[in-house]
Amino acid sequence: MTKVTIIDIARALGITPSTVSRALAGNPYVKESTREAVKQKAKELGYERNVIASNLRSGRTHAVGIIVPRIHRSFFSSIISAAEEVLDKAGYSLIICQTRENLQDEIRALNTLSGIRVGGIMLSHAIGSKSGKHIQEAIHGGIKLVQFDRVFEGLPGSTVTNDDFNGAYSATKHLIKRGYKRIGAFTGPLSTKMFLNRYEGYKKALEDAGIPLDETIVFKDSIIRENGYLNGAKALEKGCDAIYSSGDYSALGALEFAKDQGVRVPEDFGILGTANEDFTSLISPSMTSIEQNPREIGTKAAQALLRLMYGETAGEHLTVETTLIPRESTDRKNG
Amino acid sequence: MTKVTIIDIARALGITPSTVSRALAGNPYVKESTREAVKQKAKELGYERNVIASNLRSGRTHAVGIIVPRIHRSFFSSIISAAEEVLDKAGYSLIICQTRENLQDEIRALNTLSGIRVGGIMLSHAIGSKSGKHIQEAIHGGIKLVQFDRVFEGLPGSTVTNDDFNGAYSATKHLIKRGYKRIGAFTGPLSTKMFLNRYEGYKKALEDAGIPLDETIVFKDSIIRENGYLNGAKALEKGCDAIYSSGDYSALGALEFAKDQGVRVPEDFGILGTANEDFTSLISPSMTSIEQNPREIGTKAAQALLRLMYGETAGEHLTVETTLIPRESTDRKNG
DNA sequence: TTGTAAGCGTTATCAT
DNA sequence: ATGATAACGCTTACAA
Repeated sequence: MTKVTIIDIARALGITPSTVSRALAGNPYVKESTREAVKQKAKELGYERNVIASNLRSGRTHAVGIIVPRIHRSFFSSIISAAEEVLDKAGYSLIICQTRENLQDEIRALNTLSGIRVGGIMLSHAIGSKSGKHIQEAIHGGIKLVQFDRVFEGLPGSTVTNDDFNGAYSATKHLIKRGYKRIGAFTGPLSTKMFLNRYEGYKKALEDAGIPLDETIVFKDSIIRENGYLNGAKALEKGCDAIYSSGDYSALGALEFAKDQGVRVPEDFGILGTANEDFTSLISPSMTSIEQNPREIGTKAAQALLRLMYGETAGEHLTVETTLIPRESTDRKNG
Repeated sequence: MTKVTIIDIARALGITPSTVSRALAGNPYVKESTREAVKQKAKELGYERNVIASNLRSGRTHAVGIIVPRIHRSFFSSIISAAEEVLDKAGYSLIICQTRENLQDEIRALNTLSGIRVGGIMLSHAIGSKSGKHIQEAIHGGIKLVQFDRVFEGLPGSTVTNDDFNGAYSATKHLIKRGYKRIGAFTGPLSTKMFLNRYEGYKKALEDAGIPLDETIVFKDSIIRENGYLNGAKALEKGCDAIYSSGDYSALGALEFAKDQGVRVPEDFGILGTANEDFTSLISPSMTSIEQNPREIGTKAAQALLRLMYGETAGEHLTVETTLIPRESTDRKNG
């Protein structure tokens, strides 16, 4: 408990607390000499503004919250990291909460943040939560909302998402250009909008290249490593010479199956993943992947939130482009 | 701004705000029927306690801070994740700050948190900061401190660190058991206490096995991938048949050199890293590594901080054991 | 340009 | 078991 208050400074200088408050807050109606004296004395006494009292009085708070499924997933931690940098510069501190993909924890986090009276919340919802009703309920009271990555429609505020359609489109086009003829897909569950958008991009790329869609080589299970291994087997059996995968881990599974079977990658089988996880550049052959640019998502989300809080917008829908990172797993000459 | 206050509840019930406050705070001197009525009415009106006002009056705050070099490094994000779970259960929210390995940012983070009047701070300092003086200065005023991973001596509060000596000792012993005879080391710069402790563990294991230390195969550069590649070359040239590395990326560099030269791993050259990064299990051959158990570090740090804040201790020094994860890169029979 | 004074919503300390 | 009242430290009309 630093005991120094503006009253102490005022007393030491023979002026009133209001003047001290104004001087410190940068109010222009303060004589320069007074401001100097106040700042000088504040430093001398080791004064630190009591943010709590300040917040209570002004009704504003300089904290915002971010809610993510899991902090330690690199996609989310990169988003947090970038958002923190933006907010820090704007004088806001960032409170993080994780839901562990759990609706109850998500509701609890929303209530906690709303209780702290944060100015805004950035949220990527848990897979377990099916509609945005609980969010709607929790963010009454002027708290601004920015949804990113996984978003519900029909909620107030702004959204920031990847351009998933184009990402999948250019990925599939990349495979076609490299000469692959029969390209299967690991799409992930299409009940999630994001996965659906990617699937649409995949289909459009095939269509534009005059390749008919074959639903028997589209695998819609969860994009985990094990499913990649199993579906990689099925895809090869069905004559695929390449896979577009909506995740890196499922792509890895397919790669492992190919290696186990002595199928040559990229010569006989091309593999392309999504997320550009660290390991994609470290394994052999290294894996072509779609970079989602999470830092840009974090930056844009934070900036969008500041704009909402400053009243500069009522809501905007931003997208972040993806970037194709070509590596060895699709590196064969047109043919 | 939820406009409902305890005054509204009091008025609606014909009692005073003090009673409402007590009822809600769980004060035992409140008739059960009154408490019920208050809770009922609070829910009915959609009351939410104003944490800011509560903090101001009580002088306590239910937030703590954590300062790390980089949020998106999986070691740190796992620590944060685990700490958040502990604190959340105890009713505290966690404010994160990152220093980007930068002393100025570290000082700024300390000031921000101290300004918010957090109850405590968990800190792993930036490499750029050489002494703990700036920390000492910033955390006056009863703010509790827990240092983890990278710690300064001579500061108040508690510390949580890995048992680096034993980790390196058992790693080196593992290599010896597997029959490797001439084991080089990538130690990292010994000015950092952590690296020094590991080096000591390495030396002790050699000593216990009767193997003389050969300083010409101890490489003390920064443990990055490039140095691993270069020093891997030197180590092989000097007749090493194994490497103990204080980092996974430098170990990876050595592995890449070996593969490039057609040196067989693990048959002719054993490689062991530290940190158990994700990629170690995904590359081929998979890499033996020392798991540092970051989630346990985070859990212990948060618990230690709570104990400090509750006044249950004045400071403690906790260690977290490391775990050897044997994989293919050292998997040869005693020979 | 500075002072005065009234709170922000809660909780602690009396008293009843 | 409850009420009355002051106070936490700051900001902000309004007055001077």
